[in-house]
Amino acid sequence: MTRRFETTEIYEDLRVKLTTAHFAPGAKLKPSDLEPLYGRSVNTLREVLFRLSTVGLVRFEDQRGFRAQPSDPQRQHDLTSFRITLEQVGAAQSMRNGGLDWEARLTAAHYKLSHIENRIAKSCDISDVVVPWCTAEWEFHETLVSASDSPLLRSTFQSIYDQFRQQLVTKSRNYGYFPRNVEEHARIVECALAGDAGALQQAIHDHLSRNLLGTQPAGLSSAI
Amino acid sequence: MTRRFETTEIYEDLRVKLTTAHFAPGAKLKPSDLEPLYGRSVNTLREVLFRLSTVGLVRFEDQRGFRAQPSDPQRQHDLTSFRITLEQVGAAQSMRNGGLDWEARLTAAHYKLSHIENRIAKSCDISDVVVPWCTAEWEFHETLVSASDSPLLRSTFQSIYDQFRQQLVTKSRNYGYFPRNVEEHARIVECALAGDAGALQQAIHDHLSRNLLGTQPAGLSSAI
DNA sequence: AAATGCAATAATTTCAAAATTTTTAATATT
DNA sequence: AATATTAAAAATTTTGAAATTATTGCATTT
Repeated sequence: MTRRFETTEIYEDLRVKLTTAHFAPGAKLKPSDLEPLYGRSVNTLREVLFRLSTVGLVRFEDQRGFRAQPSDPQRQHDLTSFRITLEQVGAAQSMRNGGLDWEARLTAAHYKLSHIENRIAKSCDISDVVVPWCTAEWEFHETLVSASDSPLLRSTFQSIYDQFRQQLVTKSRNYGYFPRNVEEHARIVECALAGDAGALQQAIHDHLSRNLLGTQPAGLSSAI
Repeated sequence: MTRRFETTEIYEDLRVKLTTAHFAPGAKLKPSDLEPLYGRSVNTLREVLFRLSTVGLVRFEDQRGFRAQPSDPQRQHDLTSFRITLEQVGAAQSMRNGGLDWEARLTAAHYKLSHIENRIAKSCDISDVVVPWCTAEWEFHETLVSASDSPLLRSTFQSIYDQFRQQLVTKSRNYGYFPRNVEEHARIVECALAGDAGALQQAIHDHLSRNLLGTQPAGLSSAI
């Protein structure tokens, strides 16, 4: 017999599943299917799904219920473009406001991320460290914008980052890992610590631009 | 006996009320209080409130329910700052992408808005035209960013604009109307039609900066 | 007067079932 | 084989009540 999950546990479990390709893009999320898994009624599950829709991980339509967000090149372009905008603004504000503390936190976050990414580079296999890598990736980018004095920008950035990752994290795409990440992350930190605003903007753009439409050379994909 | 409203009607009615100071900032939104008004059960009303929380007009807390967003100087600063960012980026993208069609639509929107604002200036009384003025104000700013190719940026802008207006629209603040609006809106259009990106960014900033902390001269308030 | 404890009340969350709407499958017709 | 119709099944939404949790008010103690 299924145990009963608390609604906060259900939320977190679904959030993780929605950002790790557990559901196919556009998949129906039927409360009646989730009921046996979580031991709660369809109404309670609807409420959880509504909460997930507040951060954009789920799409709701009147009389048709809930779906995982669809995945298509236009949406990915849009998410990438908007993420670049938010990250550039947040990083610029952080660089102005953050001081030594921010630089230290960014250095630490990058140290952790690069350690994992170098290990991946050596073993040529991400599957054993997907979860710590995803965590370190988020922490790095989150720290980059953390000294922005705009809570709204930071929370919107988190939502867009999650949706971006939701698009990218599939087995067929090596979970969004890409060998050039190592040098691109290093470049971002270099520019940030040098206080070079223009170069930082460019480094952020260069890091993400492979996910924009119209920029990929023929024959290349996001992950090999 | 109260008639029963459709959930979409309830959503729209509450959305309008939340952006026209019908509820005090931070006011509890108890489904049991709304039940007699809309003739629906508390569960249905909870669902509507969750939908309103997806666009940031309502704040939800576990075990404590729903509230109108609070109002304080920091939050208003944050909303203003983020709105400036989104509007500047959206306007820049629109100027690049929009062509004559966009310029025509912006001109038309401005014509309508300035007509109403000039009438307000003459009568010195906004109360009779609050609703058409609010509509025209939204349409003007929405058109400004409408040729952005980022649906995410546009939908986020709408949400932030609504929350911004939610903060600003109070009787004590003349519904957010300010006499310099007339010239500031004109300036925005002038810069947009001139294709002057830098000046457009500045004009947008100048239009909204009175709502930022630390910029108001002593003794001045947002609305007189 | 202030602090504490606790019962009562209020509010929120969850439920199983009913009502409503959409989707699917079967059948008939062309 | 394709299309249209319709009934059945499936899915979603809504309900009123029960269960759970938070808040309030009152009594007692210091």
